[in-house]
Parts: sequence; C-alpha cells; structure tokens
Amino acid sequence: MITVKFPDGATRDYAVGTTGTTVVESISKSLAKKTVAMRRNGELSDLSELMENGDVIEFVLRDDEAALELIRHDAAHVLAEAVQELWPDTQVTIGPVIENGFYYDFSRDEPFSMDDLKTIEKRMGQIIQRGASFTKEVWSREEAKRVFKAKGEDFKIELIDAVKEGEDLNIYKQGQWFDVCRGPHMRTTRDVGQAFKLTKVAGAYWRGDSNNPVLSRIYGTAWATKEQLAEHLHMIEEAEKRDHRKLGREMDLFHLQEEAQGSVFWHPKGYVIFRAVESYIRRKLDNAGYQEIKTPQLLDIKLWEKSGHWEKFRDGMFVVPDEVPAEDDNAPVLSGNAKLMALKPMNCPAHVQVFNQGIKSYRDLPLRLAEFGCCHRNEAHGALHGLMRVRQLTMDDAHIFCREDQVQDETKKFCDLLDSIYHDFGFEDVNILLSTRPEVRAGTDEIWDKAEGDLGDALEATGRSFTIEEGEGAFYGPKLEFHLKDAIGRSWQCGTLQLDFVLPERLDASYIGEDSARHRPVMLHRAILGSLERFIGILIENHAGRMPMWLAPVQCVVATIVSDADEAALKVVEQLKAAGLRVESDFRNEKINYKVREHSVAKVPAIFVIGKREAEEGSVSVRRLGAQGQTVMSVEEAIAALASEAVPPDLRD
RNA sequence: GCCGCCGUAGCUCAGGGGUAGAGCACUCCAUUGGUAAUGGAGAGGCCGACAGUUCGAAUCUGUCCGGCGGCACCA
Repeated sequence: MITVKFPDGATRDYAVGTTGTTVVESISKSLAKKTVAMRRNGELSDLSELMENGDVIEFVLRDDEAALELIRHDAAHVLAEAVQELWPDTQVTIGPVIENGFYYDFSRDEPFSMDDLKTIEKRMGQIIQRGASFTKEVWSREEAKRVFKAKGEDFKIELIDAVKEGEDLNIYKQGQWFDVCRGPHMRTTRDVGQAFKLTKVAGAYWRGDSNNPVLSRIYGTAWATKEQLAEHLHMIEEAEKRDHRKLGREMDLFHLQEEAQGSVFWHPKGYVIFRAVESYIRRKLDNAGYQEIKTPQLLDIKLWEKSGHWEKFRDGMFVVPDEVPAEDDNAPVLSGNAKLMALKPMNCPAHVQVFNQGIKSYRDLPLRLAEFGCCHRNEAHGALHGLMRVRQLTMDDAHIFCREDQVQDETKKFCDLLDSIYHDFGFEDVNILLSTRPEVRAGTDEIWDKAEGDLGDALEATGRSFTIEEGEGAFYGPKLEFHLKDAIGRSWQCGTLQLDFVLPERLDASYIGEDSARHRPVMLHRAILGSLERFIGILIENHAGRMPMWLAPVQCVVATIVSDADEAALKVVEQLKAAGLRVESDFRNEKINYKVREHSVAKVPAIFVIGKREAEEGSVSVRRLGAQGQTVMSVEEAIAALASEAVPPDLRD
C-alpha cells in the first residue's frame, strides 16, 4: 500500500503500481476527463507516472494556466510527426516551448514554404484527431543512438550525447512516431486541441551557433481555446498596426534610405519629438548633478586599441583613413599607409580623456559626465530594424567617475532618477536584470568578483528585486539592465548601469586621494533611455502614434468651417503660438468632416474648430483625439487647458 | 553575416512573354458645407539594378542591391 496526499491535506491509500491516472479516476470521472497531467511534489509530470508513497499530487486540468506549456510542447511534437509523415526524409532536431507558442527546427534540403504550413496544419489536425497516447520509455544511450542512427537522425545523436550522465534518456512515443524528450506530456495528442496555428518559417542555426548548419524552423502558436487563439492573433494584428516604421511614414516623422542604410533622416515633425525628449533628459541630468560635455566623432584607432574596443569590436566599427583619396584612375585610391581613425562606437574612452585632463582630487568625485553622444556602429545588415536597431545612434550616455565606496550611493541615485524618468514617460513596469561576466572579457577574476559583488550589493541596498543573467555582462564589467513593459505587454531593454574597473586602468585614469596618493576611480557607464532613436520608436509603438501632448509634433490644428471665420481663427492661431504651442491652421475650402478626419488620422491630439458661431462669440469648439464629440469653450479657456497639458512632466507643479 | 519570402505610381496593392491598372494622396475646376472621406477633371511608373533566354522580357532564368520575418550579433 502507498499513501498519496492532496494539496488540501487529504490522503488516500492505493495499491503499489498505481499511476496518476488511476488516482484521478478513483476520485471522479468528470475530473479525470479534464485532467491532462499532474504536479507531483511540485513538479509537472505525466499522469501515467507511477505514484510513490508520500507523493503530494495536484491535478492539472486542460484549462489551467500550467497546461498551456504542455499544450504547446505537445503541439511541437505533433508538428514534428506531421512533417515527417509528409516528408519522411526530413530530420528532426529540437522543438521547445516559447512565449505564446512553440517552434520546431528541421533539417531538410528544400526549405518550407508558407503553403507547406497549411498542409502541415491539416496533417497536425488529423494526428490530433487520431489521439495516440503519449507513452514514455527509458532507453539506454547505445540503444537510442542505434535506432536514431538507423533512421538517419544525425542531429538527435548529438542531442543524445548531450543528455547528462545519470539522467534518464526518455523516449516519448505517440503512435508510431517517437522522439527523445525530457517531457512531460499530456495523455494523448487529442489533448492538444485545435486552437493552434503555424505562423512563420525561418532559418535558424543548429544549436544557435552561426558556424553550424542552418535549419528550417517552423513557428507556431497554441492555446487552450479557440477564443484565446483568436485573441492572440488579434494582439499580433494590433502590434502590426503600431509598427513605428509604418506610423513614422504615415505621420511624416522620419525616413530611411539605401544611401544611409541604418541611419535616420529625421523630418521636422519627428525631430520635434526627438528634441522634446532630449531637452527633457537634459533638464533631468542637470538637476541630478551631471555635467554635459561633447567629445569628438573621429578618434585615432590607437585609443580604441588601448581601451580594448579594437580587439573586441573592430568588426563593428567604421574606420576612416586620414588621407585624401587620389582622383587619378590609375593610382590607388588610398595608399594604405594612412593613419586610421574610427567613428566612435561609444563615448566612454573619450569621457576618460576629459577626466584625465588636469589632476583630479577625491573632492571632485563623484564626477558625472554626460553626453548626447552620436555613435556609429557597423551593425550587421540583417540586424537593422527601423529605429530600433540603427547604425548611427544618439545615447543619453553618461559616465560617473567615483570612489569604490560611492558605488552604492550612485547606484541608488541612478535607480531613483531612472524611476522618475520612466514614470514621466508612462512606463511603470520595470524589470531589472544583473548580467555577470561573459566568456570573453577584460580584467582578472578578482576584479570581476569584486565588481559583481559591489553591483549586486548596491542594487540590493535599493530594495529593488532583480534576476541574474549569467554571462551576459559587458566585456569590461557586470551590468544592470532595465527592461520596461509597454502598453501591449512587450518588454524593451532601455536603461543600463555598468560597473567598470577595467577601462580606468587601461586608459590610466586616476585621482589624488585623501592620503595624497594616486588612486584609480571606478567608472559607472549608464544610460536611461539608451538610444534616443530606439526609445522614440518604443514611444511611437507604446502610444500607437498618439503621443501625449508634450511630445506631439503638432499639438493643435485650428480648422475653420466657413471662410468668414478665417480672421477669428487666425487670431486663435497666433494666441496658441504665443502660449508656446505647436499649432497648424487649416483654412482650406473643404468640409469640416473632411478636415476632422484628416487631422484625426494624422493623430493630432486637439482640433479647434471655428465656424460662424464661434467667430462671433469668441469661442472654439474643441475636439480631442479619440473623443466622440466636442466641447465649446472660450478661446482663453481652451488655450489655457492645452498649454497646461503641454507642459513637460518634469516642469509641472 | 546566414536562411526564407518579397521588390509594379508618394502610399496600399491588382496584373502578367506582345511595352501598365485601381483606390487613397497630389494638381486644377465647381462647391462656404457644423465635427472621421463633396463632385468632376488632370497629371503621375526605365514594373529595384545588371546580365542571360527569346523575334520580343515588367513578366522566364541567374547575379547583385534593398525591404520584410527569423537566426547570429548587440560595447
């Protein structure tokens, strides 16, 4: 006899050899019907597992949140079976669950087409209908390798070799088809249900390494119900509507073109946003004790060699020979002997140069040097993406030179500043990651121990929670990453704080301490918005183009109904301008419906409509973006309301 | 950089071996209309670039360039 416990504390006795299935069936038929897996001593597990004495079990129903992962995992298996049924010469590799779905990587000569996806979906539907049971077997490594070798599954052999010693090698069968898998799975393929869809095909490297062969990856999404699937697909559509590249074109904010691949042409309206963001950050930094500087674009590569960037990031730097190219067609355009300069990919070495001028005292620390540094990075072609990934970017960058015992205080000050800034932009949900030493790095292990410890301690002292990301730090030091959630739940990494003991050493930065000896300062690299280009992209998507008043490129349009109102309207325009608002007028000979639609589509937050009536009584009819109707009020009242709304958040009372 | 898909008017897209179409936008004319599209006319394209096949290529093939979706990268 064995005893099984339930979460509510109840216990039941069963014969040895009892499985989860037997247990749930002994409780209630209807419960058994809905149960697809179990949580056994806290861990998700197959319902068919044998129970052991003292096990605490909790049943996982198909509608439970926890079942989603299983649905997606099983869907990945069904996908693989479907593909191998349709194209038996295809090799299978891995098929994990990801956010909102799953994928499976296949090795195949012919890549999959979008039409193939339809065919595969259909076959998946049939496999699910068949409802084969998932059954687990434990094989020896030799046996598994022999079987997969015979099937020509070379990638699986590598995976089998990667399973840790001492760990069971599980084979999950679903009918005739089987795969090496850690599990767990639901009862049968039928439990996957029909709320799934294959979404895209893409290339992906085997084991994520670009030296390895490229596999064909099929992405899919799967949900418990058709409603959830529909909701998810709707969400994707919403995200597409917010695409900043599309909105940027429609709203005439910026453009990109071949001749300056990856660099932004800001149009007047877009640059209004850029300047509003930059001025705001400048005020915040001024108030937080930073001093703004401006450093050169082109610096001799000798400096980059010294700093270590040359060695690590040479392939991402734009290098410029300091030489006039020859015009003679027969001569080489460049001699190859010129001194080499590089466009700065980041500001830190230049900031150290500023720090190094003159002699710094401990009394000068912490010294906070800020720069809206324009940096160039030769990003891979495939990486470029609208404003999100560009080759010329402007960072709200700053470097804090301080003593080691000031790190904690500076970290706290930084976190507070960051919170207030994100709050002002309307981002309240911030997730913090601490990234530790990467494989390729500068500095000794001792220095890294210290840096990681200091940064972790400092963050802990602020009382914020964070998660650790092993191996994701910068080459010169550990870093904090600040990820913020946007209006539709997507996460963006923006802020960063990096602790650096290495660069001050390499570039020989020092200050005179109280003991009148020379000391190395610690350097904190930090940014809050990251690249302004990217941050503006995020703002556009977060607001779906409907920028808050203080950031809206055009804050108000004054539109007339009849030309008799032009004179009064012109006065209102002048008054709005005098109040510091960005205003446009629309006195065209068009119907008011037409004008309202046009400016609404252009996402102008306020339209002041003036007809005969308003002109006579000195009022305006105010129509706000997104509102159904409009409000008539006095010109003064309307302007005051708009002006107060247009005050940047840091300047409000 | 790698894999796949795509490239026709400013934008969104249709078409397709015999030299090009729609809607919106644009220009002009009429309309002075009360809150998300007034009517009419006009103009606008080396069908991404180069090469090949062909009597003939925007259409088929190849190469390149660019865009998109992923992957890799992200100081």
